[in-house]
Amino acid sequence: MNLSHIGFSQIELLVALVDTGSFSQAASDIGVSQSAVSHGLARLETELGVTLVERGRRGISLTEAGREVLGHAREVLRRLDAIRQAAAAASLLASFVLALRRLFSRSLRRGS
Amino acid sequence: MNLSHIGFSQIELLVALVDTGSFSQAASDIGVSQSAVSHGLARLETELGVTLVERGRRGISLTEAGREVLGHAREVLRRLDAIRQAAAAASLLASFVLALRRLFSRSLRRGS
DNA sequence: AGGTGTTACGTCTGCCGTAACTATC
DNA sequence: GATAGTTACGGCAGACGTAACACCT
Repeated sequence: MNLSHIGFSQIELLVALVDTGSFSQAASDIGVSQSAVSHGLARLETELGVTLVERGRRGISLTEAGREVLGHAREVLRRLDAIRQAAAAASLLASFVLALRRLFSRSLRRGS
Repeated sequence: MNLSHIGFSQIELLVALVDTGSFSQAASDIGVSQSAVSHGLARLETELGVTLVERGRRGISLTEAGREVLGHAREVLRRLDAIRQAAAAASLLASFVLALRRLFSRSLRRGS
């Protein structure tokens, strides 16, 4: 109960919410129901103990806390992407090495 | 099935693993079983499609991919912390404002 | 009526602990 | 035998979808 059940999905959700300006748009952007967006944001706000998003008549707006959080949130997503890319690059490299090794040992078996 | 079931816990886990140098130490550091650490790292590696940690006789060591990922992982944790701190500060401020407002309206009711 | 977000409720996924197993010293 | 990691299995929390709700235009 103590530690963050904050998840990447909640961060993603917050960013999508701000970028699209509405719960339903954010929902279809991420590919979940708008109920999930509502749930997720509620969880995040409860977890942090602050309201992040002001639900207004014309769309939404960030609270002061929300504004502070958003920058960090974006950076988190960027880093997550960087991790995926680094991994993808490494995995690609690995398969090259493997392929080369196979070719090499085949020639060896044939006798140089 | 497509999107990241990468979680903050896995990131935290990877960092703890590198910092402590062993699965069991990382486990007690985070407060989970060493099985959970094994599970979590396995999930992360599967998800990314790369081996991150080389399990050796004397402790562990990072692969090249692992080294690249680690920096981003640390930054992610820093940002997560920053988010929590920003939220905590905002929440503290909010309760101050509330307390002041209560005091103020009490004096009003008393008449000036 | 048509759009918004919230909420109640049920389902189902997937995380993690226990414990048994393998391996290394 | 002890220490370190993996794996099979099962339970349980919690995330999310459906649907009914309230609100605003």
